[in-house]
Amino acid sequence: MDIPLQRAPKSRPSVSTAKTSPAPRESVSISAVAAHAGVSIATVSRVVNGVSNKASELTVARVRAAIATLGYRPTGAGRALRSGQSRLVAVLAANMANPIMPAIAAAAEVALRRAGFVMVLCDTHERPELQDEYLLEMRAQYARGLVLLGAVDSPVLRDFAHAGEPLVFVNRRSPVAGSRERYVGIDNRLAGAEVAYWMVSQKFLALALIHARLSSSATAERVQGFQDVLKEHGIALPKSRVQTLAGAEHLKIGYQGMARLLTHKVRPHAVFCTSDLIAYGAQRRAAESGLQIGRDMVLVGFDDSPMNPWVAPWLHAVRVPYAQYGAAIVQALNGDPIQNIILPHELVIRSTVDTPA
Amino acid sequence: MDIPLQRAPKSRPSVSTAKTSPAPRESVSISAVAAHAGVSIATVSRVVNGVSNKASELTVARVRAAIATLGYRPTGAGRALRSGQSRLVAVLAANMANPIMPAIAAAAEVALRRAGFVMVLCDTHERPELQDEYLLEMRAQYARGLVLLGAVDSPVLRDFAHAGEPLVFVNRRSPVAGSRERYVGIDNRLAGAEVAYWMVSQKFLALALIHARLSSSATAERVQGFQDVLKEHGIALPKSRVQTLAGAEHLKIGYQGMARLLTHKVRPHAVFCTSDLIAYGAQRRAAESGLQIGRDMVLVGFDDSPMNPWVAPWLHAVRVPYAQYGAAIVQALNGDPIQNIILPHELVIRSTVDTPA
DNA sequence: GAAACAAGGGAAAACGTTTACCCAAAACTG
DNA sequence: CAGTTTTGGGTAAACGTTTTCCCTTGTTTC
Repeated sequence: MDIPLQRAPKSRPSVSTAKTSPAPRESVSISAVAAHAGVSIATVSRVVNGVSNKASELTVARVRAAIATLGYRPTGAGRALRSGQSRLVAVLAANMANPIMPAIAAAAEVALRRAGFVMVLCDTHERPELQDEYLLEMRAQYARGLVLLGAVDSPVLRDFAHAGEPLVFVNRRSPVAGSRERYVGIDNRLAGAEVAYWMVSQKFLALALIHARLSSSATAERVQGFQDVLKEHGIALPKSRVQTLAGAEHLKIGYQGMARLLTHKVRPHAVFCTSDLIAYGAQRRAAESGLQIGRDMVLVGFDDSPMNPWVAPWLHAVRVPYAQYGAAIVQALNGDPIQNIILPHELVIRSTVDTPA
Repeated sequence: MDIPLQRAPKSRPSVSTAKTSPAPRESVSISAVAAHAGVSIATVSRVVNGVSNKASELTVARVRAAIATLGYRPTGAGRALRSGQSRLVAVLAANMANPIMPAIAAAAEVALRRAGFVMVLCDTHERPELQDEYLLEMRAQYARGLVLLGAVDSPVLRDFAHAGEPLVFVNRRSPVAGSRERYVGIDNRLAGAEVAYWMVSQKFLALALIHARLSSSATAERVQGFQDVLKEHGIALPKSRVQTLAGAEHLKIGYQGMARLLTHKVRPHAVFCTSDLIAYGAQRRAAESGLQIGRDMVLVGFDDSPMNPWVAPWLHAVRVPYAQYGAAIVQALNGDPIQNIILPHELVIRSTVDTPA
């Protein structure tokens, strides 16, 4: 077989080529390693996978040497096909335009990689059909886990939930009624309540709320907690001081919401925004009316993006520990199928004279 | 073979089980479809892949019906193994903390999906070892393309470049000397020059520059273009007005850079920052000294994040068309191995009456 | 009406793994 | 020392595709 093939089909990593070129390149398979080490492919596989009771020290050493020499790395496809599972973990983000999504994705990526997984990131744009498409595609890729960063209700999601696929819901609970799943997030209700408590304790004259779509459980719970506490304290929150905007992006919700709030006689003195982005938008509109946040009005956001101290030092916010989400997601994936991981949040009140690092 | 296996290995989607359970679930393979349609798996494969000259209308219809009924979708692993190529395209981002990375990633994801690919997102944290690890892993996954969003020099990258792996460099050119590769980006040199031209035309009294690491070709070219034009106009740019900070994140580079600029007698009136983040940091420091951007000083950033009008309306910036990057990346992947795609940028000057908060 | 050809479709190999099963030799047991 | 267990490791099947041959049936051509 020393006759050169007239047209090598794809790559010929056969051992015979090893002596011709010093750096073989051209993906090297397990059989090449086996030949190089003088053992069977089964042995190589066992060494690679650390099956300890089936190989002598010497053999292991020889195989390892061969692996290092040839630069072997097991092919994902072969493994996946055989074992019905890959190292891929799909992360389906609802909306990458919101900076918290990449923040969570980045944290997840690090943690997943540390746990030996590879993250696949998809953007569902909050659209059920796209979410379904991705769910199916990822199962076809033998994904080891499906992480939903803000799930929307969809047919395939229901199927998967009932079929016991390895779903992890992050930030937003499963929209599928009745099915309790893995969940990673904070106690949104409590956080909303804490914002209300703080506002009450500060004795602001008029309170207001600008929130995103209530179909997201996270938003709904924040709003609920906030309103419950106000009711509890006998503080009225009239409809005119609760603003939202269906189907818009958060920045616009905030901008429009503040615009409407400012049309009324009594200007609110403290506004709870259910996301930082909403707060940014609200601030913009307030500034356009000559109002200064921190002096004329207080804004409380949600998420507390790491960039807040730099671009929005005037913004108080509930800090969500997104950096910890990564580890939690891995834990949820590996752990019990029904498992809630509730991480601690923190209400960050910035002194208005406060300056960043 | 009607005897039930004592322990079904993983899943038995054999046709015989179809009559027992109405909804088979348990991933359905090509052979199930073939059985259901009464054809061979070869025919199913041909229908799925649109090999038109090998199937009659009738057969195609029957197969399609079977596919729809069973909810079949070809498994990635099988395909990859057989064809040596997967639908995966890896995107290796240097640093997800910079919001432009997720912005590009999001655009890439949409375009890749439209082209039939699946994006895998990795974060190299600007570390060569991590980049190498990902490169190797992704090749082991038969990735169809490797998109480097800010590459760093590394041994495996050199290997891949010389071996002709399908690399696409985005924003930052290949750090491997001598090897011309696929590149997607803007004309950074020209953009830097345009900033200089504008500043000259505005007759600002003193100019300054705060830049990131010059090891990034993007930054180096921006700086080069800027300085060349100033030199051309006989305008001095002393060392004290060129600031940087090795190994720091952009926000801090900006903050520190501005701090140093303000220690000198002559306060600069226009500062070019090679990224928006740097500008944010610079603004922060300026604000701490009571300076107001737009009134006391002009800042020009780079990237022009979509959030700028909301959180940094005081910032002029070179707008990079990140939304167009997705399509360009796909084009680069499918196109010629040596191909530069230079997209148009735009210097966005915001009217200064748009006062900041 | 035979020969050539086109169209439709099946059988089987191959891709790179993992693992159940088998087997030889060496190490223990009584 | 015969029998049993342990140790080390090889053989081959299976995973789900795609694709190369091959074969069967019409259909055309002289």
